[in-house]
Order: sequence, then C-alpha cells, then structure tokens
Amino acid sequence: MVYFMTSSKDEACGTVCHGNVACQDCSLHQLCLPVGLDSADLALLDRIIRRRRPLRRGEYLFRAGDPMRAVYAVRSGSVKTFTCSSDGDEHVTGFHLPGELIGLDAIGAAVHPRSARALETSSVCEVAYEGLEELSMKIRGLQRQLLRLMSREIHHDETMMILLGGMAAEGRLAALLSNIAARVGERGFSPRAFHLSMSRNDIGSYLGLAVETVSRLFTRLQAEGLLSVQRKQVMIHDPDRLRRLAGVCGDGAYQSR
Amino acid sequence: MVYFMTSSKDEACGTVCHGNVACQDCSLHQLCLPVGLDSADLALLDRIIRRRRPLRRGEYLFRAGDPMRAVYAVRSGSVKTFTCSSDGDEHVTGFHLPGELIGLDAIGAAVHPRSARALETSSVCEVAYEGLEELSMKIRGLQRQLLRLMSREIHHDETMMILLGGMAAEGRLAALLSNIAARVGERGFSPRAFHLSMSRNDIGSYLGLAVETVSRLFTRLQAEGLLSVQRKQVMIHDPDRLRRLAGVCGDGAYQSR
DNA sequence: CGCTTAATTGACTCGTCTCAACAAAAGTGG
DNA sequence: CCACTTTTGTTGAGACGAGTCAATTAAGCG
Repeated sequence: MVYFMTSSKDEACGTVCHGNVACQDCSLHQLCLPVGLDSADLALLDRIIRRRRPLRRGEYLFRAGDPMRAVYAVRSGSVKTFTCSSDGDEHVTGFHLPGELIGLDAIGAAVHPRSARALETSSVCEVAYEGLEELSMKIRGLQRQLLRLMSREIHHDETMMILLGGMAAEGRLAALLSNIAARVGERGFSPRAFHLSMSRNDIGSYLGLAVETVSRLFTRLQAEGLLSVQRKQVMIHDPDRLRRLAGVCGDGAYQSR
Repeated sequence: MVYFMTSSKDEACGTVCHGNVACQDCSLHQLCLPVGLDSADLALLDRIIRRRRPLRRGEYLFRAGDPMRAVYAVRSGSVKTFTCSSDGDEHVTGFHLPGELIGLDAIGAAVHPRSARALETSSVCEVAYEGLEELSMKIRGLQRQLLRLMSREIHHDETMMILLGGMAAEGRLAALLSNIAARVGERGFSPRAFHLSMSRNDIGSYLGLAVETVSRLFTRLQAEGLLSVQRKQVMIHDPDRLRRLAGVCGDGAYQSR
C-alpha cells in the first residue's frame, strides 16, 4: 500500500488514511452523512459506498462535464473544486475538508459543473447517487442529514457571496482563515495552528484577489500581530480580532466595508 | 379581496394572483416542487401548503433569526432575500421569481439566516417543512425534485461566487440581466423586454457594486446599443453580446477579467 | 402639488490589479 | 548528493476601475 506513505507535512488536518474503515468506525461519523444513524442503517449506507484508492496531490476526483454518478465525502486530506475559464485559468469555488461532501451541485443537471482535485494526498468515499436517493427514501435520518448538508452548503455559499460582494481584501482573508480555523477545530485539531493545503494562488482565486494581494495581506496581518505565517503553516494569535476583521458580529451579522 | 387590485405595472413577470389555486391548476407546475408528480401525489402536497394573503411591496415574508417552520414558493410577484450588516444596511443575497423556493438555506440550522421581503405585490405558498420532509419519504418524485432544486441553488450560488470573485462591474450586470432574462423567459414571458422589480440599490448590493456604478453601467450598455432602459423597464437588443459580456462561452465556462 | 425617495451624472480618491524583479522552495536529472 | 530548472511566494512601482462625496433631476406618493 504505497499510497499511505505520505509525509505528515502533506496532510492539512493530520487525519491519516487507515484504509477501508466502515462508516461505523470512521472518526468523521458525527460530521458526515452518517449523523444520527443506527448501526443497522449504517450497514445499509456502507453498501452504496466505495472507498477509492487515495488520490495523490493534483489528481482529479472528477472533471467539469463528467456525468454525475456519485457524490463524494472527503475522508482525509483536502480537495478543491474549481472551474476553468475560457483562457485556461482556474477559479476556485471551494476547499473541502474531511467529512465534507463534494458534488452536491451536480444533482440538478446530472453533470458535474466544476472539477475537483486533491490538494494533497487525500482519500475519498464515493457514494453512489442512485443508491443514496434510494436509501434516503427508507432511512429518515439519512434524508434529514442529506438535506441538512445541502442546506448548509447553500448557506455557506450565500455567506461567500456576501463576503465577495461586500468586504474588502483584508476582511475576505480574515473570514477564510477564521472559517478554516473553525472547521479544523470541529475536526478535533487545534484551530490556532494549522497547515494550509492550498497555494496562495488558490486562495486568491477563491477570494477574488490577486496572488500578490494575498501575499501582502499575510504579511500585514502578521505585522499587526494577529497571526504568524511561514509558508503554509499558520498560527492564529488573536482569533477574536481576526473574526472581527472578518466582519462577523456577536449575532452573526456582517459589517460592510 | 382588495389585495388583487395591483396595477400591472407593479408585477415583474406579469403573473397575476388568482387566489387559492391548487398545485394541480397552478401555471408554475413545471418549475416548482410539483414537477413529475401525478394528481394523487399533488393532492397530498396541497395538504401541507398554505396560500397566504398576498404580500404588499416591502412586507416581510420572514426575518433573519426567525425559526424555520416552512419553505416558501413564490407564486406571483418577486421577493428579495438579504442580511443586514451591523451598521444597518442591507446586503441582498437573492431575487426570487415565481416558481422559485425561498428558505432552503434555513434547513440546516432550523433558523432563517436571512430576511425576505416582497419587491412588489406578491403571493407566496407556504410549504410546512415538517410535512415536506415527511412527504418526500413517501413520494419519490417529490424528494427528487426537492434535491434537484436545492442542488440548483448551490450551483447558482457558486456561479455568483465566480461572478463576484472574478468579473468586473460590467460583466456582473450583464450576467444578472442575462440570468433574469432567461428566468423570465422560462416563465413564458419575453426574455427581451421585462420589468426589473428591484431598485438600483438592490442590484448594486446584490452585485457588490455602488448604486452609482450600476447607474453608469446601464447608461453605458445603452450607449453601446446592447439594451435600452428607462427606469425599471429593460429591453435587450443584443442578448448574445450581453451573454458574451457576462463571460459565458458556448460551453458554459467563464472568462476571467 | 409639495415632499420624499430613487436615479443619474460629475469630480476626485483610493484599493487593488498589473507588470516586473527577486527570493525561496521544491522538484529533476546526472 | 549536488547543480539546475521550475514553481511558488514575496516585494515594489505605477495604473486604473470602482468607490465616495456632492449636486441635480426625475419619479412616486400622500
């Protein structure tokens, strides 16, 4: 199993792939599709899930235009989704951490509208969509969780729209970092110190900023003592101030620029 | 029934509210939740739907923070969804035409994350969420359509993210106008000439632009002969060129700025 | 028919992009 | 294992698109 020989440096969340664990034994149990299912239901769910061999950094999970046959759950590592513009360069639409579902935007047209590739060595569960639809009719908890996850995705994307439409560069980066910190935290790792698996280019593309701007912002935030960063390793010193920069108030409302 | 005495000028899509039509007899049948249901199923669906009295322009359908008990389908008129920033001004997250569902972003947290208010006199169907979850377990076609609509919403929001993150002001407005034109067209009205029910302010907020910029863009697009606009009435003269400005190529890919 | 709100237009400012150079990693092959 | 190339990230200087402020006009609305 040569695939598992990835350096720890190459793992964003520290999650190491342990081969073919069933949903039942998966540590992402309480974040992913299985939330609220009993072990009988989990056994049914397992039947429509295929654990693929891990993807190496840069490998495609699927490409824009591929027919949609499954949705995917990240099990370890991280994945980005993106479109290519006519002149060839990418626009990143999302970064996906373990426990998160990819491909939910493809259900409507039965075709994947974006491409997905691994940001680092990553393993992924493939959930046959037909089976998922079928099972959701039988297992109330599964349907509920699927709808919940899709709803959250909508909410997250709306939040990004507000961010991109209403906040200046600094706020955008602060929001992304706060968001990643929170998600890393939910997965049981320190929200204060983590590894960014994506390049500055990807960050810029996601936030609608030039790479140079992203780089300058990191330098600025570091100078202001909010965080320290070297290369891809980030340490957050003042999470509250970072969140305030990101425009989130106590009540979750956003402040305009 | 004083509510139905709205001037035709006040209706974005020309759809006039006809009172308590059942889903079966609704002209939005093939766009809304009922897609693919037979009349027995439609009768069941009708039982969880309440037709509310029409909203007048500016009336709230729900407010950010309200507990989520239902999702809503626009029946006539149009509705905007938005958040308020801490200093009180709005950020618009969506415009919703007849047949479109509102409140799908609230399922995850069981609380509405945004507010919704009518842009003009509008009628709306209230779909009790608990009933919808229940019924989707029984009616395969309903589940399928609900998932499809949510997936399309995700796809649409991603497209907006790409737009806001990657395109200049002109492209953003062109994209919005093309999009509205297409949706108006799907609803059986002319995609070449329509009424914008939202203010320049709303458009600016939605596109992440200042009102003044929106105004100047309209003037510029008109000067270039792409469209003519007076007040809220828009006539598109060159839909292809507009779509090209919006950055959409034949294959649906986007071009960067 | 005034009053208020919405839309337009102009002048000026500023944030972010672009272009360009350079530095530091990270691969690549002898 | 080291020299070389390529990729990725950082920094600086200048340009420009879109924001802000301010004034004016045009619509709605009571």
